[in-house]
Amino acid sequence: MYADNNSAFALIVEDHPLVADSLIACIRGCNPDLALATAETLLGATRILSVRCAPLLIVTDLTLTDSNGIETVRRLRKAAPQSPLLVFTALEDAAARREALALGAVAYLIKSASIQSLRERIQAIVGARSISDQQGSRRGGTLQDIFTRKQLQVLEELPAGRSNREIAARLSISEETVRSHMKEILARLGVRNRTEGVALYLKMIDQQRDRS
Amino acid sequence: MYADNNSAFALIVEDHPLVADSLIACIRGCNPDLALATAETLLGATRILSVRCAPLLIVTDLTLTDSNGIETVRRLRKAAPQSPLLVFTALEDAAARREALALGAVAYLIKSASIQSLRERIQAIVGARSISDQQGSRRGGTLQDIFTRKQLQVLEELPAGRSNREIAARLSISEETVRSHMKEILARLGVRNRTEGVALYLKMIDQQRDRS
DNA sequence: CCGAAATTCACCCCTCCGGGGGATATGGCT
DNA sequence: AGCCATATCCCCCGGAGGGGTGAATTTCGG
Repeated sequence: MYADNNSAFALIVEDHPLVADSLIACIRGCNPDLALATAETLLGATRILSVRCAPLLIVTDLTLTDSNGIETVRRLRKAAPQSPLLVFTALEDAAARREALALGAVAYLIKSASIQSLRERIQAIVGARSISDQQGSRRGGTLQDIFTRKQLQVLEELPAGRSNREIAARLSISEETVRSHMKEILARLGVRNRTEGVALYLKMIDQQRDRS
Repeated sequence: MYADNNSAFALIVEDHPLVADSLIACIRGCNPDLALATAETLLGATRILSVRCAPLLIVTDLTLTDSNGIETVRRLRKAAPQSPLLVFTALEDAAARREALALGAVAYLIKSASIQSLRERIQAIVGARSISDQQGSRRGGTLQDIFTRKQLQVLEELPAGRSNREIAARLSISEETVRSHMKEILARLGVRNRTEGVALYLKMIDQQRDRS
């Protein structure tokens, strides 16, 4: 079978690009085969969680543009109760640490701490849970819930391999507009490019069909 | 879907319905038992060619919505090297004729020419090759038949949205090599880019799974 | 053993994609 | 009246993708 977009992956929630990159490198180092999804906002993270199955691991910052502190933990835990949540933040806060762990976070690490300790924590989680033990949590918003009308129209053009320009022509809108929609689509799917996007899209169509 | 992916048939690639009908009538007149497939676009044609066995005959226009001139010939020849290709176009163009024949087309006929000459050409091909002598050209079906081992390995990486560079790293080969494989894969699938490629690939996996 | 296919890699060229900024207008919800 | 999502469009830019071509090596069937 091919690498399954809706199976094993880790989620990084971090609005600082540099830190996010470090986390990506760190996780890749522990498990090169693991797919990664990133979100800069809590909103983006919950969108991803609403579409894909529960990640093997979530690493999150506490301070985001749209959420702050323990609230971030609470909402991520609610969106993905089964996923190990690792808090990775800049400031040490005894109260926040206590509450995060109370909410079920597996660890509360400070950014200034050693990379080694971070790597160990990640390894403990990603190494332990193999790709095989995936089930549960077909948490599924339907396509219609996740995307707007125009986004769905754009999505339908993807399997035909159409370029942004061709899609623009068929929908009678500007190519730039298609690009805008495409950015949002890729973000909501939590994927990096349209190839991964169309694969996930087709899979979601299948699941939606099977359920009905 | 088609009743039989592996029976003898002729392929008509023509976006003008009237002309297509004439061609259908013409081929039926030469060989009533021959199945016919039609495509309005090069894309449609290559899709058919990727799924079914090599046609006994391909008749194509040069100007299509998604391909034009000698490029049409090049891509059809690439998609079905074993099939006699008959170019049937509106405009006489010495250069195009020369190039088409150089690429292996069996004939270059003008639409304004006599129906008789067209009929003769088709008869010469369809009449000569009986339905029984089908071999060579086993592009009928399974992924394992169509692609080589390495190509299949590369294909498996596609749904994860991996870049050529990432695929190269995972397969321990050069990025340039992945590009080579990818070119051949796209050609054999008869698609224009990896987005369309992965969509068709996933569909073929589904069909193959359903059959078993 | 010979030839064809497969596998590997390289170079050029150009388009497209994707991420980063924006801006503007509309319409719904509070 | 504010606010936010949606939809539309614009610019810049680096990198990835894809076509063309060529060539060396290995593998394998006839």
